[in-house]
Amino acid sequence: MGRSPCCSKEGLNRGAWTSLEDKILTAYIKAHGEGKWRNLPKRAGLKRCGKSCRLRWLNYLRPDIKRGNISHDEEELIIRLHKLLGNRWSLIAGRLPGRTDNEIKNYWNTTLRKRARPQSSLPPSNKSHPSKSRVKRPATESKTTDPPLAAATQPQPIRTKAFKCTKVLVPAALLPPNENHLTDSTTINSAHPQAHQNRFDNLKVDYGNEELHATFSRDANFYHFGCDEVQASNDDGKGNCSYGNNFSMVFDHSMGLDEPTLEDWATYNCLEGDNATIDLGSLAFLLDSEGWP
DNA sequence: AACGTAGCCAACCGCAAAACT
DNA sequence: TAGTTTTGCGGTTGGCTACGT
Repeated sequence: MGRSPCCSKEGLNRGAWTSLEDKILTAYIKAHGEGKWRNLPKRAGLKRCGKSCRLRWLNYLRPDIKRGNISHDEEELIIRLHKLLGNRWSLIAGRLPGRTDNEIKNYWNTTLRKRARPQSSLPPSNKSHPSKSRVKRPATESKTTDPPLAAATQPQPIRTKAFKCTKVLVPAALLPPNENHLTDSTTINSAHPQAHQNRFDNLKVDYGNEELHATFSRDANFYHFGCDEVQASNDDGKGNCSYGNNFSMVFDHSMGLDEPTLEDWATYNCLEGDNATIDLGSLAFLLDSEGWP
């Protein structure tokens, strides 16, 4: 498939952005909005390629970016999400408001990777120059070309590339009246998670490819987990289980089919009020599970 | 003070999928 | 439907800084 470079590289600025360039880009985007990155530099009068402008805006200039130290809670969330999602930084960043995928990726590679590494597999600390260790990272660890930690921490392979599933076919019985049966974002409300689980058994999904199908089949426990956990946590010991009346499961197709449970904790268990403050402690039931992939 | 090394992070690169024609 | 363009993503690089010798 032919593909032209995003822009001619001749005569373009590279490297660090100047404050003037930042101002120009910010002003242009405020006036015209995001998008059309390819033409943006020319229209804005910047000697940069569109990709560079996009990156600068997304990772640095956006007004909603939260800068500064990553809190302990954020750290824990990153670790847990990485355990779940692998190196799908954009997806992880999507759950950390104000943080960018690049920032999280950098933070992981520089700070968190060693923490997530199982103790038993930690390399001996700085054999050659113990005194030179700067605490943050073992000296024996290469800067950028480590084998993916995911391989060491993931019980099973994780797709490192995000993929999109654009079509999900939901049986009519699952949808409220007048609901479109072919939808990009379908919310299923159920007063009873067990019924909800059974409904998933009948859920027809347009996987799009065999790999995804296989993955989904393999990850079937992923769906069941949330339900089981809810059931366990609400069992009154007499065989009766109570559930909220608004158990909600949202498919996030851009994250692949192993996402409903993630969304579960967001919609069902972890978000409170309009500001949707995340109760990190409530994630533990999901992420500390032995059966978690 | 000079040098070497490691850590941090902004920016770049190439690829793949989505969107468009 | 096929070809092309645009967008978004993850991996990688390289400059700057802090620290140790």
